[in-house]
Amino acid sequence: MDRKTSPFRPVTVADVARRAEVSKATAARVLGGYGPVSEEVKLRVQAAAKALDYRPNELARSVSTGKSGTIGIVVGDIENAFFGIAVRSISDTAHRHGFNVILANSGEEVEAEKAALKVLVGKRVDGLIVTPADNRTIAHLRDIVRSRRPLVLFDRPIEGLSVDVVATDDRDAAFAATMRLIEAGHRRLAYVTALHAEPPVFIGPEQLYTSSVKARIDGFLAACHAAGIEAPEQGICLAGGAIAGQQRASVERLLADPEPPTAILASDSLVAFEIFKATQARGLRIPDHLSLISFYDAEWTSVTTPPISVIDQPVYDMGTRAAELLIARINGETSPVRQCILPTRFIARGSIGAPRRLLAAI
Amino acid sequence: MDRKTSPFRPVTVADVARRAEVSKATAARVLGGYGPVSEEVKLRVQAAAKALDYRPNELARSVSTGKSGTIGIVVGDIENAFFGIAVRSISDTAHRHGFNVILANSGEEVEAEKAALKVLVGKRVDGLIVTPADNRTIAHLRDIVRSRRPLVLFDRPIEGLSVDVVATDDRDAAFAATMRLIEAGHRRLAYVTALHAEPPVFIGPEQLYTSSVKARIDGFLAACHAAGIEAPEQGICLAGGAIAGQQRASVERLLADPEPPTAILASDSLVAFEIFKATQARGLRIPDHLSLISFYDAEWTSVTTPPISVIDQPVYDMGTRAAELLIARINGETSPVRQCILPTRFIARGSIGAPRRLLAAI
DNA sequence: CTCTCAATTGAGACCGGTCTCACAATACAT
DNA sequence: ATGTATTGTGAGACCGGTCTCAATTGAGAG
Repeated sequence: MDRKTSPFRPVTVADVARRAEVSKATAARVLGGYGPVSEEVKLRVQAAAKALDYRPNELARSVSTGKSGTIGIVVGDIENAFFGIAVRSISDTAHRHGFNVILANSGEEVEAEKAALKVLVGKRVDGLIVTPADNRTIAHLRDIVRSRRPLVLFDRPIEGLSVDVVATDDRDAAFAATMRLIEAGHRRLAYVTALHAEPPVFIGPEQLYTSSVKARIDGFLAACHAAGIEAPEQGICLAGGAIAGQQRASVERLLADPEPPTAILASDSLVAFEIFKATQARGLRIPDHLSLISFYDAEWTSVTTPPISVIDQPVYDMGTRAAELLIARINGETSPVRQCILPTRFIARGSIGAPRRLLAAI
Repeated sequence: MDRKTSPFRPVTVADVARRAEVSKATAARVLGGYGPVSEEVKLRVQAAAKALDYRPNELARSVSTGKSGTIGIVVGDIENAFFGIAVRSISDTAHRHGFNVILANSGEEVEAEKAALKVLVGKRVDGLIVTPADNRTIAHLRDIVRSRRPLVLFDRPIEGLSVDVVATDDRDAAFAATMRLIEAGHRRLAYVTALHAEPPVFIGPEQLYTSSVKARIDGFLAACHAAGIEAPEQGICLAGGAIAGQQRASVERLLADPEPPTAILASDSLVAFEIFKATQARGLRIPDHLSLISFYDAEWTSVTTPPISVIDQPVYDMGTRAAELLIARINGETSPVRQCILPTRFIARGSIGAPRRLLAAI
């Protein structure tokens, strides 16, 4: 510890106190802005602080106050525009309330999520906003709740975990979107999601380890059943994670089927992007050969030909709400657990048409 | 300070020590993994730590070691995919080296940048990666350098500030792209950038407060001059920041000109996006009525009709390099200041054609 | 059977802040 | 003039870690 001898040793309250010829306690009162101080001494200390270019050590402050003024965010993938905006929104709101943000990426891996949580708790964040990667392993989240550290789940509720949530009405949205496809005449529908399964085949809902995915597939299947479509489960495609090429391969396989779907509902904009590119590569025209709806109003969906119909999620609002909820808890609010489910909005664009066979029959 | 009485008081080394029946110093040695400890005591302490669910307080650790294991990032706008990926890449690399990341958004405002820097320095980050918003006011960056805290500028070098930089060959890229437009026969070119100016008219390079913007405009003008184009400065459009509608209005004004440009080079994908949408709204066809090249290979540019030619910037690599450079400095590397200029790659797509009048003449 | 040395261990200072408490100085009431 | 608040200040404990240093122990050497 040669910090004392270094010429670049940061200035401390003690240094300022010495220069202002007051006690450390008094200098701390001025610089920390808490105790009563006379105007004259205040000015003297401030002058000394300025002269020495004093910068408070927030860490030391945090360890003695027990609050860090920081909130931790754990998202699945910052590269995904959905999370990008969420982070932006959370961080805007946090700053507005005087908090900072530490960001961690789980890459949708539970182990990474656990590690990230550990670090954030170690850094004594005042609260956490998490997009849980897997609702089957949540012991680490339970620990957070048990330790009374405020936690808000983002986008993905977890049944049986009593904690604040901000999400969207995934089931309803998927149901309504599927209905639109059915109303357009489609009977061979597919739902493509980024979930990983080995083998990549849908067996049953117990496989769906992300709650939002489950809710959406629920909605999709419910709509199919309501329309009397047989075995809609066969249209569910678990296209795998963001690992290079995995999704693309799944999508290509789907479209290469001798009896390919005539309409697809995509679980997120990345999957939809793969689908769109695959249709282009195969020379398929939307909506003539394939109708497409995607979750999330990504930038690109509005500029393709035709533009893609989407289920718009109010991400920015979601982030703001999550941050506000969290900060309220940090500030001591003790109301019962809240589920904040925001409505989605369907944006109809040119990507929905009648299935080809139907067109031919007319 | 009623922390001691609370039943949720976090477990400390002292608690663990008491339970393991050793001194605080010994427990700390085991938990911190530094001093020599006998195997037997080690196991006892570890068992006690586990039983109590001990979680080290990284803040306390940081204040006594003087290192926080954290690097700070200040970007202009996380919502921008360019920065999104940069953040992702930096954070990946940081984690790989055992560092965490605190994120701050400047919104391209110097004041916010200053504030963010202040907070990050307060939190004693071990190093900083910054995308400076304005190269005219850099006193706060100078302070960082002076205090010997490692700093890497990202994407935007600043002349006269002796500090590590990771950026791209903006001038060359802009020159080459402009040349392509000129070679296609264009003589009325525009360069549209997100810079804000009041009034929004290009007067001279001293106005260009972001170095990358300056370099690109330099390149653009140099190519125009080389081709003997007169008064190319008139084609420079300072379209303003991300404030709602500002860019859109500027772009619409540009296209509504009685003698509109026949080719545009866009400074980033957001501006290009506005331009693309504006052409669609006006019924202009690319590349027949307008040729378009954009900086940055944003997702959407590959799926439009036609797809947009872009200057691809190796963002992920840039982020990785910046993080590695920074971490090397944090670990004590003292080599002279490095400028890491990465090459861009031109991706030719269908958005470049001959100007219309030329076509008509054939 | 001492002596030296290395390996462990504990006591306590320290990091840079906050915060409690006792005390001095002044203001006001009696 | 005396007693009582009120205000400002300093001394020093504390937060939860790290780290220095001296003390204790046992093994091997002479």
